[in-house]
Amino acid sequence: MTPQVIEPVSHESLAVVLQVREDRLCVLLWQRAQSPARGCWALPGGLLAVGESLESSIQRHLAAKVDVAELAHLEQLETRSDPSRLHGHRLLATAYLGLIPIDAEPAVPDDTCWHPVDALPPLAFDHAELVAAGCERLRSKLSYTNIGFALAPATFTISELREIYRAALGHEISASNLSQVLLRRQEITPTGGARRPGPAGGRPAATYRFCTRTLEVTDRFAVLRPPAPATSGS
Amino acid sequence: MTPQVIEPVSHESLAVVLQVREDRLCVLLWQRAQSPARGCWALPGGLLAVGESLESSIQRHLAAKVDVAELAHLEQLETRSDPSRLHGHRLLATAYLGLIPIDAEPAVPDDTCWHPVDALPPLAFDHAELVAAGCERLRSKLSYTNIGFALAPATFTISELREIYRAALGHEISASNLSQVLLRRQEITPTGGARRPGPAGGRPAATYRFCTRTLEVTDRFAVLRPPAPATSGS
DNA sequence: CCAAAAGTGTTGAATGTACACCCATGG
DNA sequence: CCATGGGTGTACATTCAACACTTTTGG
Repeated sequence: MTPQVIEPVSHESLAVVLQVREDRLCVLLWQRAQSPARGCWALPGGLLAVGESLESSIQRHLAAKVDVAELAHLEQLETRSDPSRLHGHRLLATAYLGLIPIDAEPAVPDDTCWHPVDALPPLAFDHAELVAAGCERLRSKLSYTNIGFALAPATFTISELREIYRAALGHEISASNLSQVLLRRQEITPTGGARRPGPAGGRPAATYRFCTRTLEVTDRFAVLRPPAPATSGS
Repeated sequence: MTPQVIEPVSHESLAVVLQVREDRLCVLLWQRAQSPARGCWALPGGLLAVGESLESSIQRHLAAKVDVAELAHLEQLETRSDPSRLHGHRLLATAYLGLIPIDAEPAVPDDTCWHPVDALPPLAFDHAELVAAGCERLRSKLSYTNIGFALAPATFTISELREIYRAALGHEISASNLSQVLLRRQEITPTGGARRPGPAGGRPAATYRFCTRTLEVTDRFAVLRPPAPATSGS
């Protein structure tokens, strides 16, 4: 309709990196030392380089903040393009969701630290919305995929897994129901091993592991599923 | 790690526009008259202009192909950034999913027409994957949101709605179960009116409409839901 | 032998599919 | 009065939350 100049535009990748720390879901943020938004906290990321995909870009920039080998899962969230998202500066941003297992303890630079998602400091630009979108994506996928593998250690007890789910979902979870659901869906399986009880005693806890450590949908088509195939007798 | 030149890059918006036509889910495609991918079919879209958001961009480009007022729903799908997605040309693409109600009959240019998604011609670049992603998004959301409103006319009988769901999902749906589910979820409501029976007779069909025509999640948290609040025994 | 932690089983509610049955209309 | 399409109700299966009960350890 209205004639408009067409020209290339700068593009950045950002990451909402989540990890459960001290029973709370936390996001990795760094504090801006320079204008704009000086002093505000921001998501890690940076500009897209020539010949680079967005996924490579976010991995490259994340490497400056954490050991990307610790990333158990990475998926694209959404792309923001509001011309005013950076107060007049023109910059598109594609956000990713990254997950780090609870037992990883990546070293981070001085300007970077973890913040509980339910007690965030003032965030730069539209980063607060992106954190919210990342948490929402994680919470949804916890209920219909095996994405818990990306927050959990290699082996764990049901109690430990329950702490992780509780922190990520933000509400209580029954340990017995959790194991029932995840076992029936064949997301987790017993390792055969057990954990020694604590000083207060108690029955030793069996250890489990996720059957696969890549994303799988375990509850597809809750409703409006295809009709059952005629059960061939015999 | 590896030092790389950073510079702006061109960006396009693309749309997977879906409509049920003659009982089949169809996607809007136009045929490329010029190289590259000459003769191949492609998704509508075009380059992002200065000072424009991606959402504005896709609406502007779509306006050249269809009446955007017919679009009942538009949402972002994903952003593709593989440097080789255009055979060496560097161009990012953000894809959108657009839905058009069955009773809209938008005029389209000569180079543009509707193709059933289960019988696609050769598509340019990565457009086939984007069509698949759009269909998958639609099918998933049909089972846990009210997104059917964007494919259905303002009022409809259960039989008509069943045809739409069947075409979109790609499998049979029972009319009685469909109405049961959608009524219980309060997605649809009877209008009070009825449709005259056809020449073969039959009971007049009651007409319904969607309660709201904006996207709402109607089946959130199939599992791992928060504990029931203590019922305050009044 | 008792408290604490873990695991198992049962119950009841909700949801969904399949299917039988009843209703209204045109010929 | 019967065929045809539309609508309602019931039976059954599955899934899940809630909770009681049992098991295994440390003191």
